[in-house]
Amino acid sequence: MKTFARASDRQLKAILSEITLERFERRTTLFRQGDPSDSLYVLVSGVIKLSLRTPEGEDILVSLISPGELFGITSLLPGMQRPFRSEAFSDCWVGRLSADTLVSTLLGVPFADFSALMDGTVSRWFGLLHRYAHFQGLDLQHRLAFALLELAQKFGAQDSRGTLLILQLTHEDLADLVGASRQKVTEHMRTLERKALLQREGRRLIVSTEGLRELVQIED
Amino acid sequence: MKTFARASDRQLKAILSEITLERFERRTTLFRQGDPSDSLYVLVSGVIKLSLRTPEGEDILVSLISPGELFGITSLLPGMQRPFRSEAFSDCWVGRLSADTLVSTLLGVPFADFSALMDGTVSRWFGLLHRYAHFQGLDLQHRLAFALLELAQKFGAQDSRGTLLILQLTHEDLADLVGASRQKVTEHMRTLERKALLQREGRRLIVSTEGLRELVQIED
DNA sequence: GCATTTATGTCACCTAGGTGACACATAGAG
DNA sequence: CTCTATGTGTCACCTAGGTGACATAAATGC
Repeated sequence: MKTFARASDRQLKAILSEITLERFERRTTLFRQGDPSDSLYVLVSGVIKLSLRTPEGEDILVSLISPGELFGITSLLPGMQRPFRSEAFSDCWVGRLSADTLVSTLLGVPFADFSALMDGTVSRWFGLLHRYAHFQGLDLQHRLAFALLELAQKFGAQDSRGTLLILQLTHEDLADLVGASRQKVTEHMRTLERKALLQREGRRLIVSTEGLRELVQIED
Repeated sequence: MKTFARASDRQLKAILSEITLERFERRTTLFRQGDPSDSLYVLVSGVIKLSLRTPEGEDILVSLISPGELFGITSLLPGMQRPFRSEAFSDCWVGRLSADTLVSTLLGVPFADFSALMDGTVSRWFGLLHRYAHFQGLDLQHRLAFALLELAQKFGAQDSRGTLLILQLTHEDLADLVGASRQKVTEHMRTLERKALLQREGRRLIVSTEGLRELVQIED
């Protein structure tokens, strides 16, 4: 396990002493989406399944974990909730420890410092991963709505008529972003306009975040 | 910028002195897919686009970066190549620094130690992100092939007839993994069988990694 | 061993969305 | 101010893949 490749014997011993072993029968769940991300897990034997339940009731299998892997990694980020559900895909032995112990033992650095650094760098990737996973099995209309909300949050300026995107996006760009063809994006943008969730000022967009959020059912 | 929220004045000064400012005109590229990931970037002004070019020639827009964000984060992982292409979406000012400087200044820890820890934890998420991004605009056949290759790598055991998956996967599981319906997965699995890229022994799968890799054109 | 789940295989049908092909609008460049 | 690029709007058409509805086969419990 390369995580520990550079660890000294003393460090390893310290970490091992903090790990508590637990048994999970096939199909039992270790944690649910939305739980607080307090601890970090090491899979000792068996297979763990990470998945996501969409509001529509679809199941998305994000990843299968094999023995030796660390998982529940969001515990390394400050104040995160578990983005995925984790359940035993087969009977498992799992080690659990606090992210704090791991980091402070391995690096000798306060967890909060480490965590802050992670937050500014890696956490954005989680967002992306989450988005892509969510996109699975959403139709274009909803993917577009999500994308616009995301853009509004990142590049939006408040305006009397809604949130103004300070960004010259072509429909082609949007198409590349949501994985669709340019033509269909055009069509859906028009229907969003007709629904008054969106207006245009030249080539700038003004979106109604409330409206979009409603369209998407605040599922986020 | 929360990355630096906990940094002392002295640390900030040290980091700032190591940052080199660069100007990028709209549409110029900062780095390409496959380049070595040596440095880390901070966007000062403008917008940066991260994208992925599929072998089929499609463009996938992975993310748009707004001012204040750090990007080129793979430089925090050991020996990674850039997974995405980065180009200026508008005229930009960008700060560049070495990941090593940032980490050792902010945490006071050897970069290699930090990097090793990241490797065992966070790097897997990159893999997932990469997979999902790639999946955009692949048809089911190819998504399945990719998924099987991934599984073979993680859960495969060498066998005289190919790589044996030590995993009881139902078609439903595969469907959840590749974002498709159970029925279509069944159909495509049969055609893979017919193409001899796949055989079954009861409910266990034996895949031909060479065959699948060829189907997918070693694009990986 | 039989009965009940749970998985697989295969249909026929339907729809979201891809594709090509235009006409029109707009915006920079000269 | 005009010419050319690049973006937008809208068609008609086609196909991958979703859905429901079965039949069969394999596990699992009792």
